[in-house]
Amino acid sequence: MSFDERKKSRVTLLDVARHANVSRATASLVLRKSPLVGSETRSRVEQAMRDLGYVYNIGAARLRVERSQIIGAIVPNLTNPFFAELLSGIEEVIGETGKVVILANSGDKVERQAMLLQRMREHGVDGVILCPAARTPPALSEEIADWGMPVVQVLRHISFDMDYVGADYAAGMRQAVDYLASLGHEKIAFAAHGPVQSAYQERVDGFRDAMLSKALDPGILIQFPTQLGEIAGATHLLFEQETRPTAVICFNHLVALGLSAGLHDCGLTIGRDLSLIGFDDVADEEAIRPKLTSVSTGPVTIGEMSARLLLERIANPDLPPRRVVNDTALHIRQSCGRPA
Amino acid sequence: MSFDERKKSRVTLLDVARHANVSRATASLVLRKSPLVGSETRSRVEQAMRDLGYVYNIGAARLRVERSQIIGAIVPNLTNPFFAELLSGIEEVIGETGKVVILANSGDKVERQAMLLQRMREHGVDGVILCPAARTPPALSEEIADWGMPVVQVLRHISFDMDYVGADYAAGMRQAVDYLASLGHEKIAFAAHGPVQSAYQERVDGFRDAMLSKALDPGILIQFPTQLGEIAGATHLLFEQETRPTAVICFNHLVALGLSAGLHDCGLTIGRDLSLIGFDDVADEEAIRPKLTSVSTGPVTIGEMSARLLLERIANPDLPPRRVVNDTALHIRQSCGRPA
DNA sequence: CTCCTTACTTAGATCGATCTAAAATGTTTC
DNA sequence: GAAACATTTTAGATCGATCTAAGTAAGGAG
Repeated sequence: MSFDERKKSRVTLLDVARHANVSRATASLVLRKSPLVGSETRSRVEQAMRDLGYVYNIGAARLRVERSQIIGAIVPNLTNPFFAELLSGIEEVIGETGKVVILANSGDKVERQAMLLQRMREHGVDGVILCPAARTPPALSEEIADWGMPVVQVLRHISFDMDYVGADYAAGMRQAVDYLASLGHEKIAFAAHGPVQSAYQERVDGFRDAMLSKALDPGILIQFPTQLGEIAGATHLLFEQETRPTAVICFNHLVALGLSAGLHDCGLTIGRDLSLIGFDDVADEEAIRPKLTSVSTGPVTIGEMSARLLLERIANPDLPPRRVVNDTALHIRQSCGRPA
Repeated sequence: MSFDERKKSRVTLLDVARHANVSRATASLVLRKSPLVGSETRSRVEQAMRDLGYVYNIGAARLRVERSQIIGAIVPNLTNPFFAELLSGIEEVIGETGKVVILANSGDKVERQAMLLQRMREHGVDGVILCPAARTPPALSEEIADWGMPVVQVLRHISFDMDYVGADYAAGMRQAVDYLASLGHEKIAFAAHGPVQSAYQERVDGFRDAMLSKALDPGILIQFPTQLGEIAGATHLLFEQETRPTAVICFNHLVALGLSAGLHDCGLTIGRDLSLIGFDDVADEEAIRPKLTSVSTGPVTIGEMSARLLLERIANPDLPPRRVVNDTALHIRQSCGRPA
């Protein structure tokens, strides 16, 4: 029994079966907790597994069964804490089901994203949670449909033929604009940044619509640099507009962090000289002073919801495509006041 | 040829071979870019792959070859941007080699970490980059050695029988203490946080040694709450010590962010009323004002180095264990001044 | 014309699990 | 005691690649 075993190669189910004096098939049934095996046999096999230090080989199993227990997640930028929180939600929910998450960073590059999707197909992932890179052609959704690969779009969308989970950015903008308007602001700027994609567009459109519905001019739209480190230095852009804004709504938490620092550098007091509203409400915004009034989109929750949606999609591929939009909430803190 | 194919099942290498009028073996050689196949045959097979939309099945291949092309990464806390940057470095290097990263969050729990390691073994990962959870028993390293699984410890270590990549925390502490001492500070506090683990210990010890070598009292060691949101509110702890510090060195960027906010809330001016030094120099520290003087440990670089070390270890399992320690650098900005 | 290279090509075993269909065993019924 | 039935167990095919060892064809040397 213990002669030629444990040479150095992996312990296989056949080894376990032999050690327990049953067939490979029976050992396999024990593994899968089938009610078919007798309790005496079951415990004998389980003991054998423990004795030999057996490790289940998912890869081998997957060859027969059409389930790899692997989920892919593709995000445009890993170092952005917003996506880190998103991933944390995804990993949490996927991990609970015993599956595993393959992580990949597209760097917001369409070709790189294509390569990553290909790589994930080769690994036989059961599905992918994708935050599509900017400028992803909508045709990608048809390609993915052809592949028969379950995919949930998260935060951004390229087509509503695929599931989508995001936040109600337009509603968030309305909350921000309404609040500033209620304080008496009329000259409100939108501080944008990053490449154009659906979430960008929805925020910009949401801002414009909200402004128009208050009969305000939505014309002050300023593009800030992509890198956090450069945003503060570009703060002066705010004061080079035709009409000087009394309040600023930020595209996301990076812009909020950057402008908060930049305004301080200009010797301005946030909330008195200029009102500032953040977006996304990521944890590290908590460290800004004065405390930042901010629209929260709940990245962790969105991650969790996208994971759940993907699991449902995998279980039931014929469901019609769904669209889940998380509510936003305005957290009023200290960065806004009446216009000077 | 195109009769019974594409039923709905996956296109296999055998399909490709038939379509190109060669054997499965030849098709496999083409796949692996073997120089053995004639160029005419090669292009015929490649054309067939394109025609049929063939997707390589790594899972099947791995059954024969002992390589899954999957690397595991286990970190204690995904939402901490420090670990997000680390992961970004890991993913970058691993991704370049065509491999893929499985991500997992131990939540700093030893049992959860054990479960994740087990899951990764079942997935047949080629190796794991592990930031060990606090209180991980050193015996884990023997267990891992028994498994024959290549593992690199990152940031924290439980045993030097396994490879380790980290930063020279003690040197970083020395840089911080020396700098503050050169400004005339004598009452320097260390603001700690989080559970005790090797990196914690090295920082605390480094602080103590650096203080002693300057003939200063290293006794002011304060433990702050784990959650970023609660640190600011605990700032008062700084002023409840027997001797009131004139400068504070932070355990990591979270403490720095929290105290920076908390000191502001107390009406104190950083750099004038109290000097503050951060640790880790994560990107979001850039948004703090006054700009934070900080010791950088370079998480992205550490991630990259750990990935490279793991790849080398996989290629050559018999190498003696190595220890790679990244240099730290003190970035002098605006958060320190002479003691009041 | 045979033998030896060189350059390709391939049949069939193999990796470690699952699944199907059938066999073995034990129990009850008539 | 045979038939019918329920309960366990199993042999052998299978998933999709790789690998070994052997085969074929063409060209060159003798």
